[in-house]
Amino acid sequence: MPELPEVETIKRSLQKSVVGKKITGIEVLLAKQFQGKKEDVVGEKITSIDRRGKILKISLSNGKNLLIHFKLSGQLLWVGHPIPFAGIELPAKTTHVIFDINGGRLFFNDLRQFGWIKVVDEAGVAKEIGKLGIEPFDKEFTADYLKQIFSKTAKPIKLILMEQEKIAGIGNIYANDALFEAGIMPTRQSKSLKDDEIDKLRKAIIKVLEEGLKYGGSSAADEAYIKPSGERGEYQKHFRVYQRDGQKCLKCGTTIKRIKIGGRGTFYCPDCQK
DNA sequence: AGGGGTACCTGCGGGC
DNA sequence: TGCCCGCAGGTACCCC
Repeated sequence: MPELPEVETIKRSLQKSVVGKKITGIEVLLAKQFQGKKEDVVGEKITSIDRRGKILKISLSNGKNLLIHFKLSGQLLWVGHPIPFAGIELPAKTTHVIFDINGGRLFFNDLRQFGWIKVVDEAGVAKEIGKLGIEPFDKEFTADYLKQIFSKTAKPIKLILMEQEKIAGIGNIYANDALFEAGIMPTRQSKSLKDDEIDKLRKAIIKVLEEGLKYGGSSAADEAYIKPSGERGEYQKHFRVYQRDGQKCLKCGTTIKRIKIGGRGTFYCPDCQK
């Protein structure tokens, strides 16, 4: 599922392929996934592409923006011309929005249909993005900040890591792997973390996200995420504990366990994580 | 206010 | 075989 590294990978890929190009048409095949006016988009040039948390922002020459949230299974696939697309047949049955762009077409696919595309002005961007917490790669992502948010609520640490209004961009994959990397049990109450654990966790979060980015994101068997080029990410080959229940811990050999926290699959090493 | 539960949607795996 | 059921998962929304 697209989390920070996956959306960042999509952003970087599209920056190379579609920035500076004009959107000449849109086909919306599933109305609920496209909120806004098509006429605010058609005829406009793509001026820049950014990311905030798990949200992709495509800025247009008229000051409007396309905000895209991929949720569980959203994809953006770029089929440029005349280079043949080395991937799936498009449009697929999961294709719900198609952008006609000078030089190619951009397909928004979403199997689960939870994702969305919104056309918004600057106020709309602020409204959507303003509620997001600190970016893990930002200099404001300090141990002091974490200490502050961890001390405020009585919840398992894993749930706090995934709260977008506190830290933007971490989802289930990287929360699990970061907690393993820091040697902390996902069930621990966040306020019980000692200073040295918070510091370890901060570094672990940055480390696993950087690694996710380095490998172009995670494309595990049951995940929909692929790059705009149709290529798969490779981070799933480097999962520390995520989806590794029943397998041996990479550090100590103990069998990785799976439990549920907040209804979501949670993976940990009973020996390495305290 | 903060925390818990549920809906959204589809494909897949298990059980019979 | 093939059908039915339960489950997975990010977030919004409702309710207490």
